[in-house]
Amino acid sequence: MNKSGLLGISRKALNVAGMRVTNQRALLLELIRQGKGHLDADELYRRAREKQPRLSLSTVYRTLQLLKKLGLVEELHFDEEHHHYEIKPSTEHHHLVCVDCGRVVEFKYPLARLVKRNVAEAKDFEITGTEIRITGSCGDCRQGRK
Amino acid sequence: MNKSGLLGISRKALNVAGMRVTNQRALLLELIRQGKGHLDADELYRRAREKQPRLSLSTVYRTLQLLKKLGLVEELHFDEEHHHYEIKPSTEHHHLVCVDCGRVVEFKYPLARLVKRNVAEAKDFEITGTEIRITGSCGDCRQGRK
DNA sequence: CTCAGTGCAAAAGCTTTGCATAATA
DNA sequence: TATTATGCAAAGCTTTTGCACTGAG
Repeated sequence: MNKSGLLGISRKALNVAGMRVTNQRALLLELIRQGKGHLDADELYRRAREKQPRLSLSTVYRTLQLLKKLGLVEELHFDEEHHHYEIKPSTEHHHLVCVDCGRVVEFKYPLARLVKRNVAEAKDFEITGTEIRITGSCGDCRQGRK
Repeated sequence: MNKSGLLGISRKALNVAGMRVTNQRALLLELIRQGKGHLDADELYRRAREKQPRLSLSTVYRTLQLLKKLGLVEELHFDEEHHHYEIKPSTEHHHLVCVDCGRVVEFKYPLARLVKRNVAEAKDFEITGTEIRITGSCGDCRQGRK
């Protein structure tokens, strides 16, 4: 197994954060990275069990909380029910969510930076995260028939 | 009771939407309006029962879904757990959420319109809602001590 | 009079927690 | 070896759903 290969980067990230490096955490971090923001806790759990069948859902949740707190992953709110997670992205992008089919379209737009500068200053606010969430209907759903 | 007074506006809104005007719906709409975006389902339920003790939580949820679908109210995501609701505002504003004290600061910024024009067109997306959610620490919390 | 809307109770998620066991540093 | 993290199972919340009854149109 390529434990020291694929998981190397994640292990380093965990060490830097000063937390114990368990196989579960390394795997989860790696999966989140691969998932590119389209994983919720359950999907993450399912994928993780392919590699580590004994890994528990509790561990998934506990790990997500920890990584969130450490600022390594970001929690997104695509739909009302599930949270999705992604490695904190360096390139700013946001999401269009179709309320009919649930499809999520990413788009890049240098918006957050702008808001950060203007609003944060005016309100004496130190920004740690920006999420722009736009909902509506995608072309397919509008045409298909609602 | 000032049913035809205070609730007049809400009743009209319901009629326009072509749905049956029940006392429950009129009351909930009115409360959401008064709540100014700081009500979650449970708080709404509690307040509603002060006026209509027999009103059920199911009705609150069903009504919120309906009003959302009709575009009369908007669902906000201040924290991870609860959704908050507000009458769809005509003037575009968004929220700064302090992760330490939970304070919510509103700010106006003509951003959504910009995004709508640029992104929506490019992606063939019909926008119904835009939410910008910025998290961070407010001045008080940063100074006070974390 | 009809059918949409409601209340109630039960079910269905998703997420958290307690405790004994296993694994890291 | 001393803790910290994990797994399992159970509990906790929020939200949804089925069904018979009520009330708006």
